[in-house]
Amino acid sequence: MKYDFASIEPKWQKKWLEEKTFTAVTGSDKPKFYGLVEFPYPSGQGLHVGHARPYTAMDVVARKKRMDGYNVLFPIGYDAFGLPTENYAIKNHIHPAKVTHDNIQNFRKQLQMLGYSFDYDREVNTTDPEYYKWTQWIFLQLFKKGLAYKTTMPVNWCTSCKCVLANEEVVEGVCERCGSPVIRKEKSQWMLKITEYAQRLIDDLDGLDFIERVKIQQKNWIGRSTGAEVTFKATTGDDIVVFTTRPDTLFGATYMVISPEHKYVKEWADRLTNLDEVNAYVAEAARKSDFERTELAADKEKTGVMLQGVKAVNPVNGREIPIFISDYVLASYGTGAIMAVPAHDTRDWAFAKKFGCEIIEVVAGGEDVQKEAFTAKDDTGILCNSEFLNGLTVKEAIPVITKWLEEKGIGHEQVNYKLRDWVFSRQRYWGEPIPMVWCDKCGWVPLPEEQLPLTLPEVENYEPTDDGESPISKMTDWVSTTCPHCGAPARRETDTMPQWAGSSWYFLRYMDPHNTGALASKEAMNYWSPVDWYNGGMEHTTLHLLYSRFWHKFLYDLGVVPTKEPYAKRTSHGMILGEGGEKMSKSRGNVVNPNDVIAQYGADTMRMYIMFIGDFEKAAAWSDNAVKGCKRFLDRVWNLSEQVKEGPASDVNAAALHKAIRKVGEDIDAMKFNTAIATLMSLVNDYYQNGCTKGDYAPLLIMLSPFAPHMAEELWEQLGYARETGCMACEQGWPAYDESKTVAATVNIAVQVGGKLRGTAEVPAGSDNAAIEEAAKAVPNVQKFLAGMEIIKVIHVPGKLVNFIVRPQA
RNA sequence: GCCGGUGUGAUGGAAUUGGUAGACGUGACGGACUCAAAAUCCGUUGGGCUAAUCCCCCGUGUGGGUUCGAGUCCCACCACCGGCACCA
Repeated sequence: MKYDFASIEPKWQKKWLEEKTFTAVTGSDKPKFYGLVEFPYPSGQGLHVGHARPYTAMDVVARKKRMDGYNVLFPIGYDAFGLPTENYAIKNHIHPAKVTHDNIQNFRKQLQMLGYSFDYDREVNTTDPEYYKWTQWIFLQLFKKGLAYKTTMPVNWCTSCKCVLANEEVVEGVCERCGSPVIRKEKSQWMLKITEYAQRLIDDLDGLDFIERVKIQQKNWIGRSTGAEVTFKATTGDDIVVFTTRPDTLFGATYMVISPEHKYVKEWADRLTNLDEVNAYVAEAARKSDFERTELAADKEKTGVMLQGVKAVNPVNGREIPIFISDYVLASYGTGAIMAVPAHDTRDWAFAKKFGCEIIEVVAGGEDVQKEAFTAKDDTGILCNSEFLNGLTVKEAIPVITKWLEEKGIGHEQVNYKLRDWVFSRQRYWGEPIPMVWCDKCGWVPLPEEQLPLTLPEVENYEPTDDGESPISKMTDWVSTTCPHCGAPARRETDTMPQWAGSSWYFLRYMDPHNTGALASKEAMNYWSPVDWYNGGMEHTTLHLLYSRFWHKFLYDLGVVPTKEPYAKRTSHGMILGEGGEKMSKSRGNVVNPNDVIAQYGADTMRMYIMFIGDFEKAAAWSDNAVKGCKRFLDRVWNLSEQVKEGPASDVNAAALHKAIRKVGEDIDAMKFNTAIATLMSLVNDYYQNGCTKGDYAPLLIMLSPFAPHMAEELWEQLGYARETGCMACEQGWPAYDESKTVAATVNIAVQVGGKLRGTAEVPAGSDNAAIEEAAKAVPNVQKFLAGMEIIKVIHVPGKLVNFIVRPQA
């Protein structure tokens, strides 16, 4: 009979759904395993092969875990708020909820066509009011704890999306999503104090089984640096606090720079004799987009203006030094003011050269500081021109000066982070409404929890507005309300939450998705937490992954969730590229649609290929020919079933089979799917070579089942084996392997003379060294190289190799 | 500039972590079956030398080193990819 995937696959998919084969039950005697994949954004284009790689991988792992005896939770859902749906809705005049609903239907169908063993009864949808009720609830808790606040500040504004972006969403000065320029705009925004958790987000990485590059990227993004804050007096009498990582160079501070946005620029206006020039520079800096700033940063042509009429006093030596404003000092980092040490900082050096500032060497050990800054922070630098610091290394000087500053009351050690608070408002329709009310008397008042969910109003027009207000702001009926606190007329917040809100806690909802009284029950969270294994894209490392760790820590502090960290283990997959190695895109015309592959070769071939394509962590290029290779392999497995002889496992295949059982099992656990499949291919080749009994074939089917579950189940049935459910593999468990059987009767020993391979010798397994040496010396080609030589040493690698070290006979 | 990663046949990629480099799959070539093609099956396939699938020599980005033995470890360099980037 022919391998008819087109009828086999729907048959088993139907059975799995009807029988609820893969439904997870909370609570069990078995150990639990929670495997998670990043839920898709249900776009109109449908599932992409880029989804198939991580989803298939986790499905293989989940199926294997069930075979290993785990109670498995493997859920799926839809992260459905967001701009593309809104834009599609605007263009086609369809309500985004309807668009979302239709797209989800399509996605679910596609996921089921690939045979994924998700528990579809636990689906979540971030746009469902029953879901976002809890997203809003978490926001209210953040507000109540002072971690959500509204403030006016310069924000990233995407000129095309007409919407505010988080720092994490700006890539090289342009919008991460649409590629349009991002400008800075002064706006009142809801912010979340992720910075409050910066240290814990770093520290708690240590206990986690995350791949190293994820940890490193998160640490770099948080950007902790230790230094000191030092207070300089200005001639106005004001204190100017600067942040520096090099307090040891304080004696070399010959000028000061404050950011154009610094409060003193305005406060000192009366005293500045070049106010016009200063104001012009401030205006110019404000006008620059982030993109322009980034561009300029490349060649670092420094600009700035000296504040005429005010000076600062260096606290260590009492010298008066000039103060400049320059946009190379950022208002948002440190204190927005720096002491400039041109001798030992390349940026200060470049600025000093351009503006003719004095360059004083205070760390000896480099080249002439008039020609280039000497920045070494290690022990190569020795302090000079620095009074009581002279002669110390940089490392030694830092604690000495820090202590001195503390004693004098003009400074202290300070830790700073690059991480900024999370800009949490979006001026768009299709997002969770922020459940806050503005009352002229009471200020911002949270909506009472019993009024949640605060649902989106029906609007006629979803177009974003040019004035930077959400389209919801036009819905006066919805906006007008009364203050929950004093009852006076009040207005609702009209901005919505960013897409990252719903995905920051969705893995909790999967644990108990239909709960109406809590985001999930304690019982369910205690049982399933934490996520045991989360696989997802590297692009989310400093976005979703960081945000959700933050929210989870906050919920932990509230006592809502039982663990400090949401995810015990994080892995990441490489991208699938188009044929030829270029990124898949509609414009290149190299997009592979999973539906087409399924139609032509079947879902099992698709799954097999996407796992065989290459190293899971690396990018891999699609190849139609290689897909055929996988189909060929499945055909060979299928055809082999017709030649299978009755009888128990054969001796002739025993070594190969038992090695395969070990290797495939280990490889799946380590996500080395490509070599797991290669091992299965080799085993099938052996079976064709040696003949195959039912006893040989059954474990092959079981091992194949995580990759090609439809075929494995079908053949199992056709061969007349017993089963109770739609998952014979779950019932059978992963085959037991017998170490003793992995050893073949004879082994080939590589024979080297002087480290060079000169032949192989076949010896019985377990031969002792003497027997191996004897057999090795009997190999004709080896004899040739031993002739006239004296053996001075013999190196044995058990079961592998023997190496004769020789020298010419005396 | 800083941080991280990767360089292996025509090609995607293996190599039990210092022990027979190139598993497995593509592609190519030769053969079988066929009127023929597709499909399938069998064989060959790193380079050089060679009558030879004998033997020998060379070969894992480049140059050194450690070792009986290096794709794997160390030092220096080159190329490409990813992240961050005026963060004081």
